[in-house]
Amino acid sequence: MEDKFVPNIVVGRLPLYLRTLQLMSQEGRRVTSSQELGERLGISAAQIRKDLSQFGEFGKQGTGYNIDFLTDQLRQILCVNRVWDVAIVGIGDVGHALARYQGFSNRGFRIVLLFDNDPQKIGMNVGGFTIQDISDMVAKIKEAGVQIAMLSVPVEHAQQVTNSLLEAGVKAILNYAPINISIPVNVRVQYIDPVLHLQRMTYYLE
Amino acid sequence: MEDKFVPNIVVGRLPLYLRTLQLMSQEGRRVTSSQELGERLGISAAQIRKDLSQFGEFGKQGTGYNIDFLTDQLRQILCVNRVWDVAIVGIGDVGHALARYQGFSNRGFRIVLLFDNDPQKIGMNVGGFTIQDISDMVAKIKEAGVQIAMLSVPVEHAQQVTNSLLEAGVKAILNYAPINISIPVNVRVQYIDPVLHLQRMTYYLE
DNA sequence: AAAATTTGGATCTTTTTGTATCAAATTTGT
DNA sequence: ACAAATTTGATACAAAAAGATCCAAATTTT
Repeated sequence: MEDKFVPNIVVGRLPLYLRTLQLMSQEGRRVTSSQELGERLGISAAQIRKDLSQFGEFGKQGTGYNIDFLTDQLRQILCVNRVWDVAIVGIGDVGHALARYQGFSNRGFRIVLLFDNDPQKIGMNVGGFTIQDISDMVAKIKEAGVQIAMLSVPVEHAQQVTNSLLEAGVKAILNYAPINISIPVNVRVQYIDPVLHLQRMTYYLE
Repeated sequence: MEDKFVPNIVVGRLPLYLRTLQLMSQEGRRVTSSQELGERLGISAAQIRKDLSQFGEFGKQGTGYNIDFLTDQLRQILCVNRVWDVAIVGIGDVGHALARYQGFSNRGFRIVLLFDNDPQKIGMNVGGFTIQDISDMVAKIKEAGVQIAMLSVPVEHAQQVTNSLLEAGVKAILNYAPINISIPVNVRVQYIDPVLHLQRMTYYLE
């Protein structure tokens, strides 16, 4: 059951389930059903049960799912039942916002390193961390054993900085630069570009 | 050809094509091929040709695609051959970064309104715009005829603010709050939650 | 004790997505 | 001028994903 291939699209829905379950838990809820989850997410109950059943049996007939239990299980499946150290490269407005964001810690992530190439910024404190010289990035990331980076540098430096991250052993990159970056197959990338999302919606307007 | 139904996933790839074409144009390129585009995007050439052929014939055998022509066509298809006014609600770190971002204007969008509920922030200038009282939001958005909003308020206010946006006539929302919001079927939403993206990658790490 | 919920598994169909192939048009090289 | 190479757009085919039931078993509610 554990080493079966799971479609990417299913993996992508799990964090969504997890997020909603954690919200429910904060609301003081104890149990939920695939139907209720589905209504909150706009996904069919059958789909949710099908997704979850790929990993095991987490529910109880007649009752539904124990929220805290299912939360734990999902955290285990997604490997966020631990804390991942994350580096941020490029402390412009976006990097700044990320460095100060309080929502990472309770969902499995912790910012530990900030880098920029601007002498004006190096040494500054943002969100409790000191911005370090990007020249030292490879060594510092290696030393800290950081495997995840968020990339918020200008487009024109994105690939070059990515290469350094790869050299430093980073295995997952969240890329805020509006460009596709080249990476080896054993490294993961996710992209965030607000304009891309906006353009996806304008197609349907009017 | 024009009013045929096009799958959502295809529409989602068009902005990606557009972004890469615009980059190529900036590099001084004149023509490209589905193969080159595919290599830069990690998408098969066949997929790209199939996607484009849903909307018409934009290429030339033996030559490929004229970059500026295809760019224009895609902008037309995506309705970004015009400028869309956008409001930002919630001027915390994220709203701040969005308000100051210079990458919207050349891709079809223009920030025109900022709102927050914090008396300390109201009246402040960010990125050339004055933060306005969220109490006046519905009226101001209606008056300006704004149809697109970016939502960067705390989770606990997301739904309530969304309801106001709907009342104001907003038809597309880019939601940065880590929660699913309820909206009628004729309104579009896109979600951005960095943690969701990170959790999607940790599944594959180790 | 009966009725109502709800899961997890099975099956089946439909839709969607992705891949492969190929003729026709065009460019490039000789 | 002619042959070889490139590239599109269309079609056909294969794979993946989603959706629709259905149902037995377990549990809760009435």
